[in-house]
Amino acid sequence: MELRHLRYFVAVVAEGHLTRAARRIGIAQPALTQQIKALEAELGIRLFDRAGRGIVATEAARAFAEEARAILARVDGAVQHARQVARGLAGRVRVGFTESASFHPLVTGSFHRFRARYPEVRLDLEEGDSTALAAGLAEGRVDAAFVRPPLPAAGTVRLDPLAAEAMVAALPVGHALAGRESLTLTDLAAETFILYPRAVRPGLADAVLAACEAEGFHPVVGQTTPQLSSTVNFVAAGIGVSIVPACMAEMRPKGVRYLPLVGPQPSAMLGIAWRRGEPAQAVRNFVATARAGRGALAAPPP
Amino acid sequence: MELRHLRYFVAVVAEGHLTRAARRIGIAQPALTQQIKALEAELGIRLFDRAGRGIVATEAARAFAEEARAILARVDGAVQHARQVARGLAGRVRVGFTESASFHPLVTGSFHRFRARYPEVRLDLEEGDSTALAAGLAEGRVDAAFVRPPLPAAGTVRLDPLAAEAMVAALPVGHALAGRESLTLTDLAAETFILYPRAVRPGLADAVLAACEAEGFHPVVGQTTPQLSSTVNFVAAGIGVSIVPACMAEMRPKGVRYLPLVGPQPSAMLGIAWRRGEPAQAVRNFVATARAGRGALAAPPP
DNA sequence: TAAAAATACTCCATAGGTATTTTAT
DNA sequence: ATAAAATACCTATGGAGTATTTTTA
Repeated sequence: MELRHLRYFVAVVAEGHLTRAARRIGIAQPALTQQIKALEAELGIRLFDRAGRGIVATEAARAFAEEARAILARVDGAVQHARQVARGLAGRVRVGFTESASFHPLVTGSFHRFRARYPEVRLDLEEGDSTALAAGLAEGRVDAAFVRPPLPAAGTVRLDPLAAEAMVAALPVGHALAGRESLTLTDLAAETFILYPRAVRPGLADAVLAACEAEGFHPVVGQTTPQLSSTVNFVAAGIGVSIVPACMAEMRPKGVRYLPLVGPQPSAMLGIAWRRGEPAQAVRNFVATARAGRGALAAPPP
Repeated sequence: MELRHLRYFVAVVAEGHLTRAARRIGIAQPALTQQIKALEAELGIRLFDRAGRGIVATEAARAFAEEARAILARVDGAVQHARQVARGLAGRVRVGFTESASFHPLVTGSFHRFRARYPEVRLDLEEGDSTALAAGLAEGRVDAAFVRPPLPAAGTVRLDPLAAEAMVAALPVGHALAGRESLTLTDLAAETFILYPRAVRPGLADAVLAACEAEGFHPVVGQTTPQLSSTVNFVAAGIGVSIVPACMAEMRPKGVRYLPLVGPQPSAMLGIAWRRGEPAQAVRNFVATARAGRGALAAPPP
């Protein structure tokens, strides 16, 4: 059986008349008679009662016609949808992001703009550390990811920096320095730091450590925690101080004060990563949307 | 586009390999290449990335393949269902019945047996008087009907009697005759009758009137009501006596006593009606089921 | 008798086959 | 060097056309 049979059959049921149906389809009547007969033979059932003058659909034919119409409509729909997917106007994009990125306006802005422009594309969001996200990209579990560079080298994954974000000092409210307007990095040389393990957050941890080294001191790390949110909570508990991306200041638990850093300081890079030569248009559209946001917020407010 | 394209395409996506897919389908590889190319041309999108060695389905292809599989499955399902309908194992039968018939065990038994044997056939039930049901049959609104013969003559409607049912007298409990074991028709000659209009219930009304005439009296009709249930209620209210089909004794409101009739008496026929030459197998099956119940309960219990 | 469907036949478009080339691993 | 897909070309099945017959309202 072919779709042709269904198309012809539906036309015949609709017209209730072979000659008229043939005219509508645009073929000759005997050709239509043949195709209908072939369909009946394949189904092994009579579809029409021939009354010499005109034909009448059987009960089975009426049931089959209903399904046939639905099937033809579904074929149309599938074609439309496939075309949409090909143009990146439908489908799904799996986007990963690191914890700190989830607070960044470039990231949330990308989600908003993409959803507004491609409402038929589903965004499957997933939080993870940069290392896991890079692996996810390479293995095809993730299509695009907001990460903190650098990523573990992987030829297939491409990374585009979106912004260099200032970092701020996080101090317990009771701390001696907490009353100041701003700090330099060396002001913190004697403090106990709460940092994140290098294994999962190489980008941020290295930026902080390198900046301290450049100022001539090794920070004392009293505690490491994998989550930035718990880092801030440890600071609130008075266990130490930390340096976090400026956008983290959105998260403002009781007992923490954020102070801008002046002078030499670490900077947190934010980047978007995707597979080089990604064929899915929806993914390319997402990456383009994210990159289009660049510039706009490149420099954090002073 | 034809189902052939979908079948081939699904096979290629499943195998991820043109040569292997061609072998599975049972055609040569170049023929398959051509058909896939034709499909791509018709959809206007690339379905596979050619890497020289092997092919990879695009995002759009994966989306389309999912739909294609569903469509092919649905085609199969539609064929199966049409065959079931043709054999009367699926579909719908619209069955009408008169009020009195709905109490008759031949009728309820038919419904039970049919449902047990043809669980995939929906029974659409509809109550109506014999006149309306006969019209419904002729106009195709009803497929089969349990009625009280005779029906208004209509060449296309056939009727088969199922049972001759005894009728019983219905008296108010306080009535002088209500204490008797049984009655003859002439015992009721002086009573006021509650009957049903001849226009809607010609079968029952005529049977009662004719039997009375045969016994030499014209019954005094004090009240006519279109519903048998209200007839019985009027009897309960002491407004008169009536004669109803024995199966109506199932309906037993306070204040009514049913007495068997001995000697010459009316008899209520029960029949099944359907369109002569009905093509729908499910309807034929229903009528056959109803007729098969005949004999069994032909004579009402004494 | 007229209108509709079926039959008889003819034709050609195209699905599918074989042989071969191209391409990437 | 080899496996897979693409290309070139051929074949023949069957979809569709024209002419005609059959059937019944």
